Amino acid sequence: MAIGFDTCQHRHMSNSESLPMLEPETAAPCCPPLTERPLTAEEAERTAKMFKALGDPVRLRLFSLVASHEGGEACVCDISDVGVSQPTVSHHLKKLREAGLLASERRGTWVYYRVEPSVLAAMGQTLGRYSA
Amino acid sequence: MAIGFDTCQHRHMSNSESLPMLEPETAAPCCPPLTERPLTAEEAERTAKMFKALGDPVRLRLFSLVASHEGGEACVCDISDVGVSQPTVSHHLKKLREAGLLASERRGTWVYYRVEPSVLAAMGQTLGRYSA
DNA sequence: CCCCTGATTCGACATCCGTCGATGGGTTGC
DNA sequence: GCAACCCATCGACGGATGTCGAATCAGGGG
Repeated sequence: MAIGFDTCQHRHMSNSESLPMLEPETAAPCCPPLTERPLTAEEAERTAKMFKALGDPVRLRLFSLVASHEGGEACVCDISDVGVSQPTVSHHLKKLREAGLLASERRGTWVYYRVEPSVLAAMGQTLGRYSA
Repeated sequence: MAIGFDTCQHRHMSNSESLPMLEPETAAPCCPPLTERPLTAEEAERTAKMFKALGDPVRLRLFSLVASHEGGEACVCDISDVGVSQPTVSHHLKKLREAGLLASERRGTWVYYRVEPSVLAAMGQTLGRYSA
């Protein structure tokens, strides 16, 4: 299952053309601290969506595959080898997109995904100063 | 609903007796980076559990209530005003305990919850250097 | 024009999960 | 010992969620 041909492995087109980038569904200025004051109901609602998006093993692996891929982006065909069917992969990628964690763009035959850095920063800030 | 009496608001017993602390269910040395290399299936399984625990609005509020409470701990009766029934609060607190995010201890009539710092640090480390 | 490939969407299904009321177990106080 | 309170567990219910196969949309060649 999954691919079987090296049709699109590592195709970065020498990054000469600057990538246009698509917007994610949410701009997300959110995520107050977490240890300083109790979250309100709305804050918790918005913040929980992001944690929930990373709360599935398959989604976490997909996100890690995109985040760790060289160039900061990855074709779907490069990351669909996580043990589930290809429609399921597409479903999880959509969830990550809706949560604002990934952005997608179609270039010719293939669709590329990349990490949305601002949302990650917000999550890290939400976890607070325990990282010290 | 929920309480109705100020029977145990802010009772820190002047923290004279040093708190013994109970162990959480998991020691959890886990959580590799996230942007450096793709997570394995097992790593994703373990890490997703923690994110999943914070992926519910009620749990996130409960956790924030404990984390932001003075003294680093909170009685259940102080944090059970999140809009759901008391059994539901207990259910969510158990989930947070099982995920290793909270530790509980009974002192007399009341049960106190406190944050498990190491797990938070691991999650922050997992999110990587996006916080910069 | 038709077909092949990549990716999303659709419809269906089983399971998980959040929620509640009722019950039980544990402490304190009368 | 009994009543009142705090908290956890149980059993049940409805909705959300992960998964798949089949169908559909989008591009690129023959």
